[in-house]
Amino acid sequence: MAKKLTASLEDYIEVIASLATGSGAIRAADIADAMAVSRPSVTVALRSLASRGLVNYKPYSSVSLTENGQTLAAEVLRKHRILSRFFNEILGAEEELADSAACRVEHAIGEEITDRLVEFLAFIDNCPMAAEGGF
Amino acid sequence: MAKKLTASLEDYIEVIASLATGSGAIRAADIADAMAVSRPSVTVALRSLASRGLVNYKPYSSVSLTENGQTLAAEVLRKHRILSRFFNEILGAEEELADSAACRVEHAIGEEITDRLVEFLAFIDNCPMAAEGGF
DNA sequence: GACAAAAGTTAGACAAGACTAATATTACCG
DNA sequence: CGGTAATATTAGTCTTGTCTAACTTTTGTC
Repeated sequence: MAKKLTASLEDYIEVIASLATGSGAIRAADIADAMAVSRPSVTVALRSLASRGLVNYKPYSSVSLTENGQTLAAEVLRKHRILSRFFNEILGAEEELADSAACRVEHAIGEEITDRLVEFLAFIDNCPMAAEGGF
Repeated sequence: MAKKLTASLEDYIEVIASLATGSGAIRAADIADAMAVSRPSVTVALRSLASRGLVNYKPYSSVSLTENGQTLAAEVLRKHRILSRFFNEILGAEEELADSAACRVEHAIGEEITDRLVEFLAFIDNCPMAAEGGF
C-alpha cells in the first residue's frame, strides 16, 4: 500500500472525490473554492498528489482521481460519514458541529477504529432497546 | 480565553503535565525523551508556550506549567482519557491502539463533543442493560 | 575549586502548507 | 482571428515543526 497521506492531502482527495459526483470536469478553481484555499495552494497539492499516483494532473487541464486515488478517497469519506453519524445520532451534536468534527477526526483514526465504529452503529441501528429518541 | 494551540503544542503541554505528577523538577531532556523528539525541538516549543503564558520557562532551568497551562493541560488530558476509554471499553480496541488513537483525536474535538462523550460514557456506566462484557 | 560529563541552546537546514503578486495560458466572443 | 476575461502557474515569503552539528552553561565528582 501507499504511504500515508497528510491530513491536508487527504482533504484535497476527499474534496476532489466529492466534486467528481457532480457533472462536468473538475478544475483547480473548483477545488480552491470548495476548500476556501488559494489557487496556488491547489496547484501545489495537485502536483503532490499526482507524484503519488493519486490524481491525473496535467498543467492547465482538468483533474480526476486515479484508481488508487478513488480507493483512498472512498476510505476517507467512509470515515467521515461514520464519524458524522456518530457525533450527530449517538452523541446528539448538531449536524453542522458533527460534520466539522468529523472533518478533523477522520484524519486521526485508522481502519480498525473505523470498522469498530461501523459495527457499533450497526448494532445500535438494530437494537430494539435503543429505538426512537436515542438512548 | 487564549488562542487555540496547535496539536503539537498541546502535546507538549500534555506531556509536561504528566511529568509534573512525578516527583522532581522537569527538565527539557525529560520532555524530549517522553515525546521522542530532539532537545532543540523542546527548546523551541517551550519558548512558544512561555510566550503564550502557559509555562514558566527560563533558559537552563527547570520547567513548570502556569495556572493557565495547567487548566489547558487538564482539558487535553480529559479529552485523552475519555477518548481512550471510549475506544477501548465501548469499541473494544486494544488499550494500546485506543490510547494512540486518543492521542491524535484529542486535538480534533472540542469541548462540546467531549462533554457529550462524557455523558454518553456515564450513561453506559449506569446502564443495567449494558453491564458486564460490553453491549 | 577544577574539569569532565550532562544538559541546554544556538545556528542553520529542510519539509509541508499556506499566502500574495506577477506571469502565462486557455477560452470565448465579437 | 484578435483581444480580453477567466483560469492556472510561477516566484517569493511566512509559519510551524522538525532535525543535526556545534557551542555554552550547569552540575557533580574528586
